[in-house]
Amino acid sequence: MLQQGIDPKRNRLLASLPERELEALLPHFEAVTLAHGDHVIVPGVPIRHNYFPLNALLSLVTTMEDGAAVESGVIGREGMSGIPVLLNAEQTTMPTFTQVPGEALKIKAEIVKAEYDRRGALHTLLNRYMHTVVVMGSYSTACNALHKIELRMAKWLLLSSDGLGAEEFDLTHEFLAVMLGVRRASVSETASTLRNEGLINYTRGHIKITDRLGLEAASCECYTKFKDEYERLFSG
Amino acid sequence: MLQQGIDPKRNRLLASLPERELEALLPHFEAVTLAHGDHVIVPGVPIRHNYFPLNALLSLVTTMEDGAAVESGVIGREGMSGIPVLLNAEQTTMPTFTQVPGEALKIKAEIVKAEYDRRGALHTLLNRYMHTVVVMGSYSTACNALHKIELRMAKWLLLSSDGLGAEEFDLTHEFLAVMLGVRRASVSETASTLRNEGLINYTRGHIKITDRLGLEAASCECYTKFKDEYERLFSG
DNA sequence: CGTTCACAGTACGGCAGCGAACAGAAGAAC
DNA sequence: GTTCTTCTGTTCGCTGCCGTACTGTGAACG
Repeated sequence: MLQQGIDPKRNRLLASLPERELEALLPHFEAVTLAHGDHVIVPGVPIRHNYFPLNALLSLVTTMEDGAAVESGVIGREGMSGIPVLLNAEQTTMPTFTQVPGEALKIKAEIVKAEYDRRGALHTLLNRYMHTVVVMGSYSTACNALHKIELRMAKWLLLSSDGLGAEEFDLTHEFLAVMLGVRRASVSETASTLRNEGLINYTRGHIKITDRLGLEAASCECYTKFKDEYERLFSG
Repeated sequence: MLQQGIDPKRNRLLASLPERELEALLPHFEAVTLAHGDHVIVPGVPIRHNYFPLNALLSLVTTMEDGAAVESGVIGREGMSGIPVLLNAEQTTMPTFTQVPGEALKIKAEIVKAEYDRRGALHTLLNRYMHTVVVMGSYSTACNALHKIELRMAKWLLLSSDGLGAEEFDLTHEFLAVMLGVRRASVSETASTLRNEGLINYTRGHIKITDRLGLEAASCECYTKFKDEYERLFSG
């Protein structure tokens, strides 16, 4: 049973479930604290659990043979890890790990799958979530091909902030560089620019959004697109 | 009923279905010839039909507000258009249109959905197909961020060739530029390089792979990754 | 309290790809 | 055939980002 003081509705997917269905799941949840770098999915290892972040942020990262890497997806309080288990794929090729530490609800994959297969509200919700994931993947593909670093960085910070439900969080330039698929030096330069514009502030390993509207203006249209997708997901 | 002379098994998804299930679907198929640019999905318009390409190639293209565009997915004989209908999304934001003309099997979306919901072989197959689509989307995201034009172009030509089941097809530099999200001039330069290396040949609006192995060597690792994903999909 | 280390600032040459433009050449239309 | 359109070849300056490398600094730890 879930520990006291943990509110599962901090996860927006769970918050969207009808009370009954949520209660049916509650006994199976375990609240866990994820540290930076903790893997919840390891390539080639069967996925045994799904995670619903409460205030942690998970990253899906694609790594090339030469070691170059880019984030290809992010899972915050609006999402759930382990989509492949819904799609008859017990494992996958990309790792999912904790980008920003925090809490998440852990649950056995077979329980989620069974409930999903019952075709209740969770079925519809996760289907729409998967659709959102696909759409966002398409935008990311385009965004990476077309948009400049500064725009993408602003977008990334905003999305992470939304996914975390916080205006500041721990993050180094080094890791942000991996997320964006650029050099660490490029991140330092760009971050410095954004700071000079008064949009963000940061110190060693910690970053804070100081002017959210300004940052939105400095980001690419993709941020709004992403946000609209999520609103659609949770509005109907 | 399906016209004579049309072999539905040219589509690899359909070919993977057990005889019985395929036969149940056959009466509902209509063979259509798709011309370049024909839209099978229009943003904001409910998706009424799914298409299984036989020797046509469909493209999913993401377009930005300033008109810049990139291909974010491709559907050949290994796939099916209209995934959103399986995910409780009756419409989507990205168009799907014919990139390389040819034939496809058209079928009412509610029939596919109903058969999918029966949880027979089609259910499993399309689930795994969706998983493949998600994985490939992730690779595309990374590929666009990290790889140079020449590599991506080689990859695109090989994938298209596979999707079509042909070593040559109609395609202008202009359209290839949209697919890759680069200038038309960049395509001309890169294509010229590949031609000088003896890997491809082309004339106005027509392109031919002349040295497949060489082209594979000139492409990024993503091509092999994509191909492996498909093999996994169809191997069992 | 000084050493160490992780993180951030900055610099420099190099080049891939961009934007814009113009010219030639193969087909299509007349 | 002659015109018109579409497709391809190519050039020029420009800039964003890279690879690499060195320096500076806050924080943790001995």
